[in-house]
Amino acid sequence: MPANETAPTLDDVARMAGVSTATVSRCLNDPDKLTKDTRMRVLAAIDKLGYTPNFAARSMAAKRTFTIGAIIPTMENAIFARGLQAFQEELDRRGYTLLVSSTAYKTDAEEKQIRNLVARGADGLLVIGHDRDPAIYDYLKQQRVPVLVTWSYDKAEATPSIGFDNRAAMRVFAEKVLALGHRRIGMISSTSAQNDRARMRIAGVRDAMETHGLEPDTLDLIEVPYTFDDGADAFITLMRRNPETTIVLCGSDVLAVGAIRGARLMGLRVPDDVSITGFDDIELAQVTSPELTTVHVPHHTMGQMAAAELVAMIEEKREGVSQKLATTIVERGSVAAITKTKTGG
Amino acid sequence: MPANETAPTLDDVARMAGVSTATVSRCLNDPDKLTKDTRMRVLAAIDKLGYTPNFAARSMAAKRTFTIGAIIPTMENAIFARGLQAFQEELDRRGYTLLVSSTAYKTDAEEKQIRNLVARGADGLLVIGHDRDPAIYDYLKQQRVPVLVTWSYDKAEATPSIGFDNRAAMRVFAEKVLALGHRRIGMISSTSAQNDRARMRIAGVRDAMETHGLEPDTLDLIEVPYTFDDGADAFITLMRRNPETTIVLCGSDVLAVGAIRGARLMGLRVPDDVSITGFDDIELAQVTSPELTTVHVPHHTMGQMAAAELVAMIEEKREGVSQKLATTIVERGSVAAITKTKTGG
DNA sequence: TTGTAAGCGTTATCAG
DNA sequence: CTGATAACGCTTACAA
Repeated sequence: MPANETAPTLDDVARMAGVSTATVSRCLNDPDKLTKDTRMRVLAAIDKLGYTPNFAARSMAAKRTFTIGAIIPTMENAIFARGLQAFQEELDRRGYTLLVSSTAYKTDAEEKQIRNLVARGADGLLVIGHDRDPAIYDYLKQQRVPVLVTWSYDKAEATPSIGFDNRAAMRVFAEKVLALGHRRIGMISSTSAQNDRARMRIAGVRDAMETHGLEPDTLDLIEVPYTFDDGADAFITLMRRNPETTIVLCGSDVLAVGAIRGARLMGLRVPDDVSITGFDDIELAQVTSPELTTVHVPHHTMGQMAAAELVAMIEEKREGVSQKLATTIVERGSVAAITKTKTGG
Repeated sequence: MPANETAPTLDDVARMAGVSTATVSRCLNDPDKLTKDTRMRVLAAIDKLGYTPNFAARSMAAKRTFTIGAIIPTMENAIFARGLQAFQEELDRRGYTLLVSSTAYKTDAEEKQIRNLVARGADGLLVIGHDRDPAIYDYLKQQRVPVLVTWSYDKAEATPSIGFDNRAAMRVFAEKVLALGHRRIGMISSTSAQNDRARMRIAGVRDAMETHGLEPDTLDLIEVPYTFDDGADAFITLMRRNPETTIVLCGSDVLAVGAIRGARLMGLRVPDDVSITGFDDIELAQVTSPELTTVHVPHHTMGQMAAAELVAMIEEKREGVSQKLATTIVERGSVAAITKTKTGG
């Protein structure tokens, strides 16, 4: 009975199979280069020993890890879950492993995490949105690590992105809402500093207001973090200081669900007393009552395309090419049309 | 302008600082062993070069990665988010990094993921629940990788666990419900095969029924995956085949929220027409209307204690010691008492 | 087709 | 306190 059992190495396999370590290595990485016979022998040894290649040694020798890092703002809610899931599945299909890291929306934590992923040998990086210290992009360029931005599309940016036009998406949505007669508009957004997605969505609402002859500054905006509670609190604050508000546009479904809860706490009926909208169209949008009218984001396609593009950037050693995806409006029941002027109380 | 810039190494730093690589290494791992003067010189070089230690090389040489792997059933909903967040924070505090991997509830994918984490040099592993192929535990023991089970506590199991008694928690909860007069009980559970938590919760309900003189077999049970939609569908199936059901106990908040949606789709009022309960007490439990009566799980404490214990197992090279945490019942509004016999329609 | 051997970037032991 | 130098486990020219 071996008292000091330790993980078997290439060497052990080689010895057992009666071949050199190079052959075992080839058997793993380039099986076709071996005789069927030796291949079988090696495979048998591997199996018998329960050998698993040592990742660190492998990546050090090959200078490749087949690992891709993703940094997301939060894992706490499902906003990024579906897209990331699709990203991961596509990566898997292409032989890559995903390493996720979340910043908890602390933008200054991002740099540290990025360096960590690079130190761990990530072959490429996926990040959410464009906004970040330029030094980070410089560092990545110097390290020759490809980056792809997602959840946002902006051809003006230097970093390639696969996502959607947050501003246009929100503008179209807001225009539809305005066409329904709403004039007293409130908005709950995630903190917009260091968050181009949030900023663009706000800008989109203002664009629409302007188009409809409303002064963009009359938008009653409140910025908060990203939880249900934040949404509920913000909603209450908003309605208290501006009771004649007829609709509250939220920067995300999570905030919107929170807002609906806030309305319930205040005894307001949605959408009879006040309309509420979301953004993202995550599963959650369908569990509230009423269900959420929101902007549908093509999470799955986005994740899949991002994976394909990032892998291509790595393997073909080329610049990434940006892609703009379309969003759609999903009407569900949290929005009512305005027929006559409503007076606050 | 350096045309072929590549990541700086220990060697580069050493050269620039005019010291040996050993000194640079010490500066990173054992700064006190250096003169203040040399330390400053090295630090300056590190800073100037923007040096980051290579993870693979480091873990190969040190045979330690300060990385801990966690395998969770899903990232798609928030069930594990809070606990994992706390786990991660505590790990961080102790100088470890967390690597998460999700199986999407495909239990046969778990072994592959575990091997992967081990190959990546995880110093320890956190897994959810006890149920898995014994071969996995053997493998881990042979590889000398400490494992800790969480989300479940069972002193009868060989693997140490920090969690709660799923069966007892559910029994106590069900007893309370029965005391309210409910006799026609339905239950929606996650698939219980390979999932001791789900199985124990079901058993807990049956225990309570027995105590109250009900035949445990009359429990109308339906097992489904884990999404909102699964919960909604299951609820509808349940109520159709057994319209006189007065309460539906769900194995998780996610399923319960789905069930509430199912009730809404069927035009049933909760809790007037039918009561619905959850399990976990995640944030979601407070966004539905009515809010969910559920079993509160001490996610945060659990994650924190698990991190502390696992790190101790690694650093002190000792067996883990199990801990049972308490759960509590949170009454919110989705449960009503039964006053008279209700007849299905 | 297979083997030999030189790295890959650290850490750690042992001298000095 | 600091410096050589031998691992660590694998990949990959280069030879045979």
